[in-house]
Amino acid sequence: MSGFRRIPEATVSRLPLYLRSLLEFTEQRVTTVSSERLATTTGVNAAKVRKDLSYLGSYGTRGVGYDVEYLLRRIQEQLGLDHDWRVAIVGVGNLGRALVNYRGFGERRFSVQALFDSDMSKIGTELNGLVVAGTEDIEPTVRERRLSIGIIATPAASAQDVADRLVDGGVTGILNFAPAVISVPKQVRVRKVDLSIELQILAFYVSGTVSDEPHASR
Amino acid sequence: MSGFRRIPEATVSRLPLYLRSLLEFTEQRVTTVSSERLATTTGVNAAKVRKDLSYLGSYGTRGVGYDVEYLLRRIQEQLGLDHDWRVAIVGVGNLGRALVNYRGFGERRFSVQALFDSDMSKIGTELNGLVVAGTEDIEPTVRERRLSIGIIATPAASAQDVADRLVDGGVTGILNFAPAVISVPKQVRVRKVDLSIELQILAFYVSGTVSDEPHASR
DNA sequence: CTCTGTGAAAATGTTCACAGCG
DNA sequence: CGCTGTGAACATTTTCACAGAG
Repeated sequence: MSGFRRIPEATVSRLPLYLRSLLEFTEQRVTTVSSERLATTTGVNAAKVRKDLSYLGSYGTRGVGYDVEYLLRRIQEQLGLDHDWRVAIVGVGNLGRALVNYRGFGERRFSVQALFDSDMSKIGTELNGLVVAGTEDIEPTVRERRLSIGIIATPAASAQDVADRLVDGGVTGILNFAPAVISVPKQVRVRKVDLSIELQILAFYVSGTVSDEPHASR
Repeated sequence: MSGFRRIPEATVSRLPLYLRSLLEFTEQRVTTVSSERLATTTGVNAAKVRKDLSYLGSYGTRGVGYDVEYLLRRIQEQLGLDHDWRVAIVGVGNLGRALVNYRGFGERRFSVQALFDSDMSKIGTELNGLVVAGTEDIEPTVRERRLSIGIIATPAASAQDVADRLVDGGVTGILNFAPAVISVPKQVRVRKVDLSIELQILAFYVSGTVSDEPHASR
């Protein structure tokens, strides 16, 4: 079965997981993989793996499994990782600097092309071969250098202003690490990551002493 | 009124959002807040806010709203943030260092008490008043200092070894930033954060919204 | 005989809409 | 009145279980 299908959100959020495992299998020269195997390496259960992959089309072979190389290609395609993404990072404090140096981005197809900060003492300094510019340069730079994704790693107070500048410059996606809700035109996609929220959620489940959900055994 | 607390996962993951807004309202000396107001400050819709809060008990006043101070207390209680959490961070590379200095943790009740790394050149150095120890010290230190949460900010390859040591030392929760699936006894809770996965998910949605090619090279 | 693909059932999560409390 | 609390409708996601392709 093929054709265009709407891939459920829950499935989309797991595709990068499968992708990572498939890359590992490629390195290990594994050419074929079963849903069961993919399940153990990703921590997702096998039925879910099959259901997820079925949304991309019927790419498996019954009695055998999935062709690693082929499936890898299909997922990269779906995620839009068959071409590079030019990224701007705003805020080069602790987190911003970590992101600039994060190998995980470059390993995929994300290329950090510009850095911005409002702190005069940081403007003009060099990080990983990039000179930090002032936030007033965001809009023109994003436009001229055709950056399509902006990462906000500033304090909450400046997040909206930064988002506005990124949007004015023409980004179509924003990854927001600032603990603040930002509003953008609906054609711009925003994803939020909040490190302290994750810890708080963890605290809830750890407090709960008794748990029922099976996690993983060893 | 609530029976006994089986708070849905989806609700739990939004409690920290409400908490943050309530803290802001407290600072602004706002004493009462409606679900509508909480909705706009958190980006969650009002019906959902009410439903979520109803799982904690009927703490609102009809015709008025919620008492900020009181609701704040109840949510902190639920999240287990009415006492301090002693945290260990393993891996003081870019991300680890950012986490050590991250104000968002301390502002809540998370206190980073120990740092570990396997890199000899980092062991013995001081970061934020803490001396970095070797990973072989994880188990005894976690045990002696009664640390209950471990944050893994190492490369994927060492994540399982680190997790084992943390578990042996007695942590009950792990926040894993390494791009790897780790397995732990079921009484230990794990949450995963993967920065590059978030960017990939964003890429999917941004790819979908193209009218013409997104700003991307090649 | 193995492992995918998928309907159908079950579980979870979201939204609606309004009764009823303050 | 205004705004919460909540059943009930709706939507999405997960899990089950097995037909059928290779």
